Amino acid sequence: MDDLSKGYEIASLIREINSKLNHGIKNQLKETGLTMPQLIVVKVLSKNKRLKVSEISKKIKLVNSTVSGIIDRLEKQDIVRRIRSKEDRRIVYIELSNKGNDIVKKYQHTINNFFNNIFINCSEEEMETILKGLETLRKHI
Amino acid sequence: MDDLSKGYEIASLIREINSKLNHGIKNQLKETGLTMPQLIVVKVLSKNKRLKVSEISKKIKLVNSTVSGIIDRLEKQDIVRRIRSKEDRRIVYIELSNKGNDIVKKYQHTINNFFNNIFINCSEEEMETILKGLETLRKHI
DNA sequence: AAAAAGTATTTCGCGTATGAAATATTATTG
DNA sequence: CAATAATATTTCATACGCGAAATACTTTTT
Repeated sequence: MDDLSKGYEIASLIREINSKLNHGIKNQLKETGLTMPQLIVVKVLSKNKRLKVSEISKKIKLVNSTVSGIIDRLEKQDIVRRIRSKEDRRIVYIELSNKGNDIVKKYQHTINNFFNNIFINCSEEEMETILKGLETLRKHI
Repeated sequence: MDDLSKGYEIASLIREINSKLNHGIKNQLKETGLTMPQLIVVKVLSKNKRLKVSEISKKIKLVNSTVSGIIDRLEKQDIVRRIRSKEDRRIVYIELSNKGNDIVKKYQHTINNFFNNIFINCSEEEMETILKGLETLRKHI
């Protein structure tokens, strides 16, 4: 690892792990035909029926403009719908389309267990260590 | 955090931390005028004088095409130079320009301690825990 | 030495990701 | 109630990040 510092090592690892998370854990993602962020949005929609763009942003910790783009691509695939609120026409609700619901049903197991599968070989103790470490990390950033 | 799983929590934290890392620890990055990946490339160049694109890719764990893009943007700012090897004209060497060297000199401290500064409040023990956790994580992905 | 195989880099298409500006609408306030 | 402020979302410009295809060479085979 050259002569580089621990700080650098940590940052590198985060980058590397994140990249692997986004660019798919091999086949699992491919079978759903969704990317990771798309799957995450579908996942939260499957539990909430109907959400504002800003609610999705908050839940998945991305800014509105990013989420708007993800919704664009999901809408293009006919997986979600945009619905203008009638009470306040500034608000846009997002909900799963029929096709979206079918996907959720078909890949229910994959979607629900996706992240757990990644860590299936981790012991409970390892998970706790990782989590604690990451939370410490977040606090310092 | 809703009713979500530990796996999901870990993945979310990684995404969140990575995003904060890339999008800059506020002012530190801004003063250099570089983005995080650009700073990382400048950093390795400052220690190696002259590197092939593929060597940079390996060192910073990004694929060639990504590095090529980063080099494009550094070159546009006149911070690095591309130099075709005379022995083997397929090879492109990258080196810092005068301006690049000036930046390294001027922000030496920032560049060298950038990552350590992030974790300045972490104890040695915390650092080890984080590192061990991340390495475990990487193995499972 | 011409064809084929291999190597190094760039280009391309796609999908994030952000912040700032633009748009559209609703609420406030002078 | 008209000007202004506030809110919700989208659009825009910029920069990653990847894999696949293209390009440009070099080495190996035949």
